[in-house]
Amino acid sequence: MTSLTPQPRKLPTQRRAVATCAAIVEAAARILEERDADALNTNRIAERAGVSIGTLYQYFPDKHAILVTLIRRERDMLLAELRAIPEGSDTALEAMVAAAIRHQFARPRLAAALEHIEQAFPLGTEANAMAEEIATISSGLLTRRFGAIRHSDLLTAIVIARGLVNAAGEGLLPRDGLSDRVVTAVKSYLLAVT
Amino acid sequence: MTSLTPQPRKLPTQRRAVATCAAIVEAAARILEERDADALNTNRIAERAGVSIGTLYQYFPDKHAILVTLIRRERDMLLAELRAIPEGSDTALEAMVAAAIRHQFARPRLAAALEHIEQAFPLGTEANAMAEEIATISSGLLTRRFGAIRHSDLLTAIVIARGLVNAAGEGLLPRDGLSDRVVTAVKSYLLAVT
DNA sequence: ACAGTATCCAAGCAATTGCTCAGGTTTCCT
DNA sequence: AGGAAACCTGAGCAATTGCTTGGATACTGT
Repeated sequence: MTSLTPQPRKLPTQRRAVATCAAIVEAAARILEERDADALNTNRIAERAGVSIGTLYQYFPDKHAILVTLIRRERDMLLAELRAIPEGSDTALEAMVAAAIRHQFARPRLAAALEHIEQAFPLGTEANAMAEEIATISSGLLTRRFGAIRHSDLLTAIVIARGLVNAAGEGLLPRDGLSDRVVTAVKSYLLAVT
Repeated sequence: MTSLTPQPRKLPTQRRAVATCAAIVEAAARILEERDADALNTNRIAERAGVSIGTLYQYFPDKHAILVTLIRRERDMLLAELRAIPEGSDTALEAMVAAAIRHQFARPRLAAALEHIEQAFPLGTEANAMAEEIATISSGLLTRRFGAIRHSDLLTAIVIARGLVNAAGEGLLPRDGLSDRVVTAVKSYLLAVT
């Protein structure tokens, strides 16, 4: 029930230490991919990262902080892709969907695991900030093709797209034709409400 | 990583014992609503149910089994509502969406918690059976209005509806107008692909 | 009433968990 | 070179977990 703003207990200054921190976060990611959230404990993370448990706690105040760092890492990767889409593009929607799908299928099990973990966290200001940023980016990219969109409709469209991509990532939906299906779903909804 | 088919260790025969079993399952539900999945342990469940830990393990072989029973209980409630919708109705889609929304908002926190827990379980035959049954029911109810629907499109429509209802249940989407939004999203998608 | 069965209780064990701490090793800087 | 700072180690503690077990209590049919 802690908020989502812990800093590393101590910032790594040497190259070796930076690598250690990255290894710890990546170890957590691999455990989530290969096992599940229950199997994620600090002893295992340290072992998987090839460092001792003491080292882990030198940089992360608690287990929670490792997950937050991992979530930030993944989130920033997706946001960077979305921000890179030019505003004037005719195929902005397609580009957004493609980015989301690429992100999801790069490490599907990790994406699915983080999806659930993130919801267990209290919706701190940071999680909302991401939702808002995606809404802002989407708004900028879509108004050109769909005109002014009500905020609630924009959120709905985003939820639709997210849901479909996640479902496909978890195997509930066939992957081929996914891009077209998502684009169709979003497009037809937005056209229906404008 | 166990499959989803555990029977109670021993079936309750007396009325008192049936009530005890129900109390245990309901205690688990309340803990999930008031705290989160991490706070759900067998000792706490027994305490919340007002029975001793030994009693709990007389009817449930392990913690997992309690959750499975709870998931079954909730799932069957929704399925019963869906099955009750008459096949010939013109407003079958609206009725399905209404049932889903009613189920979600009856106990929103519980629905959200189970949503995530269910995914952590291995997709045993039973979870798939539910997905298939919903698909079958939907197919029967929707073909009258939308003609023959490809299976992948039906699944897509279901995922869209589920995603929107869940998102609203978790507060990501406004609740008012939810029914209309879901109906619009499903309808416009199905019309677009047929 | 009374045996037999069903039900319940709760102390507590074995394993796991998050995390600390006292001391060793490597890197940096002059 | 050599001292200080940064970095790393891993034994192990306190708390929590899932679960067992031995025995007390309530219900059932006759």
